[in-house]
Amino acid sequence: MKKDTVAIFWFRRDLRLEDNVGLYHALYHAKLEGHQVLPIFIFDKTILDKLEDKNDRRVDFIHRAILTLQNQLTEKGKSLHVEYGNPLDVFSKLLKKYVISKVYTNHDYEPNAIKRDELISDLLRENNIEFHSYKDQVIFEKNEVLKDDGKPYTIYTPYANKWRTVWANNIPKIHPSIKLIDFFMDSKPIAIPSLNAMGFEITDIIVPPMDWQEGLVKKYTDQRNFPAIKGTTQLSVHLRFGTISVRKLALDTQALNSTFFNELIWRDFYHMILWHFPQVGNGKSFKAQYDFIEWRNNEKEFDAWCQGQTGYPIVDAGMRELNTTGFMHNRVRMIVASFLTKHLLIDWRWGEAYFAQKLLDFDLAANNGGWQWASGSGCDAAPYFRVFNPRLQTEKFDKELKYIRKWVPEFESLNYPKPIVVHEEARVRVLAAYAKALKPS
DNA sequence: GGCTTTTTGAT
DNA sequence: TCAAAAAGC
Repeated sequence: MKKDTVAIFWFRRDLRLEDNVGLYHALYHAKLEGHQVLPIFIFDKTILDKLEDKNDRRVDFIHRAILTLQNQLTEKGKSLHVEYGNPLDVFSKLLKKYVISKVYTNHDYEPNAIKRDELISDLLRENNIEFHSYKDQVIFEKNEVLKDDGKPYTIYTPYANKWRTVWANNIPKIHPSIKLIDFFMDSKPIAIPSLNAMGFEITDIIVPPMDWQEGLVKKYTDQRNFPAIKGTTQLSVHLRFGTISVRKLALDTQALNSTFFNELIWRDFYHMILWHFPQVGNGKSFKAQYDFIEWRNNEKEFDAWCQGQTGYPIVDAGMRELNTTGFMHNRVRMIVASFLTKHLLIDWRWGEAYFAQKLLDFDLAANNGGWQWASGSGCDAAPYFRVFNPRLQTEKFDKELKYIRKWVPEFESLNYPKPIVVHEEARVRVLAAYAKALKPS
């Protein structure tokens, strides 16, 4: 039987048809070259096998996003080809089934993803197939925003200033990939493996809406710090999996609120940092000196933190929100991170790993950046002597105790644990430990 | 963004 | 004189 000639578009963290750069190029070239695009998604066994909790909300989210894509495609007589396995094996199999003209995808900046893409690229090169990858998940990447001396920025504010200059001269365009939907391969619907078939369970996720409210963005500066109110957009998970386009979001919100726009720049900043300094994603402090800190790493205290049983209501509320929903308000993320590293003197990597396991919107670059910021070890980090005071944070950001009452209803009763540490003592202890590690040697 | 000290400026 | 804002660690 004669094999079909196809170009492949490989979906990864860009699970949408609209304004998808790599997809646009795949379809556009298919149109020019007179063949069709086979869209694929791979449930990567090498990643999934490492997830211990079979109620993983991310896998469920991805599965739902894949089903949505499939519905959009089948309405047009097309279909997404979904595989469950090791990407290298999947491509070997596709090479047998099709004559592949080219493979298109979008960049993924995480160290493991870079290694994976190199393996795939090698396999394709052996078969004389071009592998094209595009910038899609960030606005400016890699070397697009550099200091005048050609080096990457490591401090946010000057980076953001330069970023805005680059933006002003390069306002991004929207790629109308969805308009080229005809150039997908014609296909009857192809079955998608069920979650159960891959060893996972359907979870209780509540997927936040993808359409943001203009009023919410306009009030973002004043409302974003109060965890009891819906003052943030909750778009992080959609940016993480690419179910919305960050370019479109930036273009649509740039005139509405500069604080919100800055958060998108922070996102580019941390992705840029991970690209230039991949060791931060590999367990290294950005500031090497911080790896001399003698952490206490008390496992019982770590467990109390994880379970939301520290006796500090704002900390416990945050951890319980995380455990219950897979989400935590960003103000509270900073508070619990400061508490773990400073009050309990537990290695920030433990907290980073716990967030990685629990957060629906988990993103390696942003999560690592946030944890290193809180612990003080990161680029443009909080100064190490800044120890968030949970009481003052509560007074400022949850004065009426609404957020605390929601997640820790028993906090005023006798059943609520006594504080795991005394704030003042913990503060003195951590300042001494940091000073010892950071003293000039 | 914390905490302490210093400066400012309104009475 | 005192409290709020700013500065510096």
